[in-house]
Amino acid sequence: MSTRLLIVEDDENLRETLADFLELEDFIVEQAATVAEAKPILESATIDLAVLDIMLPDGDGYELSQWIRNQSIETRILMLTARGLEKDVVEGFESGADDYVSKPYRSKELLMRIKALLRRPVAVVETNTIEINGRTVDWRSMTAKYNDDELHLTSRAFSILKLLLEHKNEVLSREAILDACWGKDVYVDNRTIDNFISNLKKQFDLTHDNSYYIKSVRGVGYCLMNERKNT
Amino acid sequence: MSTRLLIVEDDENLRETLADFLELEDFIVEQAATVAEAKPILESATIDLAVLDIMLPDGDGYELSQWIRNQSIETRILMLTARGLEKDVVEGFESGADDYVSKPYRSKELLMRIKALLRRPVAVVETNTIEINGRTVDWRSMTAKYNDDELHLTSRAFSILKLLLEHKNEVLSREAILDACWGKDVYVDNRTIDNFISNLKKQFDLTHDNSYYIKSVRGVGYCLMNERKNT
DNA sequence: AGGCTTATGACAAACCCATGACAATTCCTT
DNA sequence: AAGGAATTGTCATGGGTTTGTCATAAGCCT
Repeated sequence: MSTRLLIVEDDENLRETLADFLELEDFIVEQAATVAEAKPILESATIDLAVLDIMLPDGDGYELSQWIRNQSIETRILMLTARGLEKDVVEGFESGADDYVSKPYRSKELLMRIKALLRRPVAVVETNTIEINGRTVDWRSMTAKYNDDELHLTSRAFSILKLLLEHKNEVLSREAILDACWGKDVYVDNRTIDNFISNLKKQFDLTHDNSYYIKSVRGVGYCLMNERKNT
Repeated sequence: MSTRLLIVEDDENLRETLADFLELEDFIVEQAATVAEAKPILESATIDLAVLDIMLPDGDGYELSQWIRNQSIETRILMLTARGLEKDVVEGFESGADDYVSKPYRSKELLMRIKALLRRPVAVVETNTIEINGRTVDWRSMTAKYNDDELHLTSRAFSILKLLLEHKNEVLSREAILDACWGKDVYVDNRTIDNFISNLKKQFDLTHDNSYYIKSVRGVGYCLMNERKNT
C-alpha cells in the first residue's frame, strides 16, 4: 500500500529537496510548479496528501485549497509557506487546509505532521445504526439498545425486522416473509411469524401511538408503518 | 450537536482563560489539572478533542496521549505546550497526537487548528500495544500480559484476536474467520473456532460485564463488543 | 522422539423457535 | 345488532440444534 503525495511549489530547488526527503520515507511523490500543473494530478484522485505553497506563479495556495474542497477531491491538505503571520495561518485553515507549517520548516517535524494527517481517514464513516421508537439498532454488531440496556434479538428476528424496514409502509404477506427470511423451500407454519412479530412489537413498542408501528392486515400479513410527523 | 473538549493543564489561570475562550465558540469544555483527573473524563468516551499540556504534576502529556491510544479511546489529541524544540514536537506526534502547538499560542490559530481537527473523523492509529480488559497485548512481540504475568497465546490465537479487534462491534461468521485466519482453501471444522474463542474468553475475561466482551450470535458466529458512543 | 500447537470428538448445557392451545379480536352473515 | 367463524395475539413447552468446554488425537518443528 503506497501513499502518494503531491508537492505544489514553484521553487524547483526547494521542491526537489523536499521530494527527495519524502521519497526516502517511502512515499510516492508527485510534483507540480504551478496551479495549472497541480489540478490534473489532483483530479486523478489518487493523491493522499497535498503539500501546497502559497505563492505560485499562476495563482495562490488558498485558492487551490478551496478548489480542492469545492471539487470534493478527497485528499488531505498541508500548507507549507513562508508567511507565518496569524492571519495567514487562519486564512489557510479557512480555505480548507488540515495543517499549516511555516518555512523554514523542520524536516522531522514536517514528516511527523504528514504522518499524523495520513492517519486520519478522508472519507466520512457511514453509520450502521438506525433508530426505531427510541431504540437504537446496529446492524453490524446485531445489537439493539434502549437507553443502554440491550434488547435481546436473535438473528432471525433481525432479518425479519430488516425486511420490514426495507419495505416499510408496504404490506408483506406471510409467504413473502417466509421466502425472504427462511428460504424458498422451507416448510414452516405461518403462525411462527406471528410469534416473531409479537416479539418485535413488544421489544420496540410498535404500537399505533408510536411513530413506528406494525399493522396487521387480516388474511394477508403485516406492515411496518412509519408515519412522518409534522415538524 | 455539541462538541466536547477536554483541557488538561495544571496552571489554573491559563486553563480557565483557554476554557473561557473556547466556550465562547460554543464548545462544551471540561477541565482537568492532572492526569488522574483526566483519565475518568476520557473514559466516559464523550470527548471529541483533548488539549494536553506536557508537564503535569502526576505525569506527562506524552504518556497520557499514549494511554489514550492504547485504550482505543476515540478522540483527537492536540498538544499545547511550552516546549517547542523539534524533538519535543516529534515526540508529541510519536505518542499519537494529531497536532502540536507551542506556547505562547495565538488564540485564533489554535481555534482554527481545533476546528480543522474536528472536521475529520477520528484518527485510526495502529499502536504496537493495546489494552483489553486490563491485559496488555503487544503485537510486535506477540505477547500479552496481565499484571506482569504473561498470558499464553499461540500465533493462531493472536490472529483471531487481531481479526476480531479489526472488526470490533461487527459480527463475524465462522466462515469469515476461517477465511481470514486459516486461508480460503483450508477445510477445518467450524467447531475449532469455538475452542479458540473459548480460550480467548478465558484468558481475557471477555464476559458481558467487562468493557470488552465476546458475544456469540447463534447460527452465525462471534462479535467482539466494545462500548462506543453513537455519532 | 518430545514438546508444543492445533484439530477433532464428545457430552452437557444453553438456546432457539416451531408448534399447539387458548383467549382476544375482527369480519361476515343473517 | 348479534352470533359465529375465521384470524390474530400471546403464552408455554418440548425437541432439536448450536455452543461451551474438556479430553484426546493428530501434526509439526526442532
